[in-house]
Amino acid sequence: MRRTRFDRWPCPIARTTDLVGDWWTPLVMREAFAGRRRFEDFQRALKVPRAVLARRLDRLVDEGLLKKVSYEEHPPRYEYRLTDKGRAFWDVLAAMWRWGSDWLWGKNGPPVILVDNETGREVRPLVVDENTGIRLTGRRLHIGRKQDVRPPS
Amino acid sequence: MRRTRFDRWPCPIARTTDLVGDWWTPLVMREAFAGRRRFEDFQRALKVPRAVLARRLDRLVDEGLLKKVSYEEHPPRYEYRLTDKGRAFWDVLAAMWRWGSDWLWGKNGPPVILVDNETGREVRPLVVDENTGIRLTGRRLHIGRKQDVRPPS
DNA sequence: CTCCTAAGTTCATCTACCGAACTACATAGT
DNA sequence: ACTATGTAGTTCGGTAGATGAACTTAGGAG
Repeated sequence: MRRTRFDRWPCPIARTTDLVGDWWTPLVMREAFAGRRRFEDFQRALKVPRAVLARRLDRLVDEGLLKKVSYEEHPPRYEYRLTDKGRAFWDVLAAMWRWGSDWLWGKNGPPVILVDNETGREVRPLVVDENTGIRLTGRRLHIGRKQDVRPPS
Repeated sequence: MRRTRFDRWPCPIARTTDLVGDWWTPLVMREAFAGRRRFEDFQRALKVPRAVLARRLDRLVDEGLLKKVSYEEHPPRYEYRLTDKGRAFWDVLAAMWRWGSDWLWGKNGPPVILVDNETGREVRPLVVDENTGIRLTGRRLHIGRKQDVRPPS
């Protein structure tokens, strides 16, 4: 039996889970943000089984997070580059980064941090409400049907 | 062969992937935030295979995102409640929500939205830098070793 | 002619997910 | 006493997907 698919469920978390729930996929995206583009780069960096990597890259291209770009004619070779949709996915990785840093390490935290290229300072991702700038908490929120909510101002 | 584990990798994204990469797990957490506490509640809401749900709940308890609380003595019954660590995980789901809403639907967006319990308004999660309040983008960042970065101010 | 790189594919093995059925324990009804 | 219902799982046969290793295809370098 096929693993239950969430990609047509009417919930953004479910559909996103269908992607990040594929083993290795968030790490492939992490490597894409780290500048990797070629099959062998991804494979060497992650030690991911080659068959799995091929399937993940294919899917990420299908879903539009990566695009396949030719970089050589003879023999034909392609590399994988982030699209706008793929770059937007950074937010999800950043939230995972922050939560993992805060909760999956001992008191010293992880040995790596996110650094701003321009200022050289550490960056700490935080999830806020776009309108109010206030930090989100699950307790203050619920999931509602769109038509039940009054439009913003 | 066991599926490659990421939970000891020295990267917060990898360790978090080890959790969210378990099929169904983000949806179980979504339901926890929606107020579900009991096995049957989760099972009915998600239609998840019971054996899988049992394993996911066990793992989430092991990892400290949920805690098992007795609510009845005869017969012994337990419910699953969010811990602080579990509540903090909301940020990850919120980022998934936002990206899924923005990129996995047609022009009308998903039929559901996040609503603030107090104001009744829609909430749109956004990932920013905690220090500067500026929206994050993957392009401006890199991953660095902690000791290479000058401390903040 | 042999070795090397790149980007995969193929293969056998094993894990984990699938739906359905079953168990265990208590209560309520007839 | 027997049956039905509710809750929280466990067990089971079948199958999709992950794993590591070897293989393929195409070209370039020594």
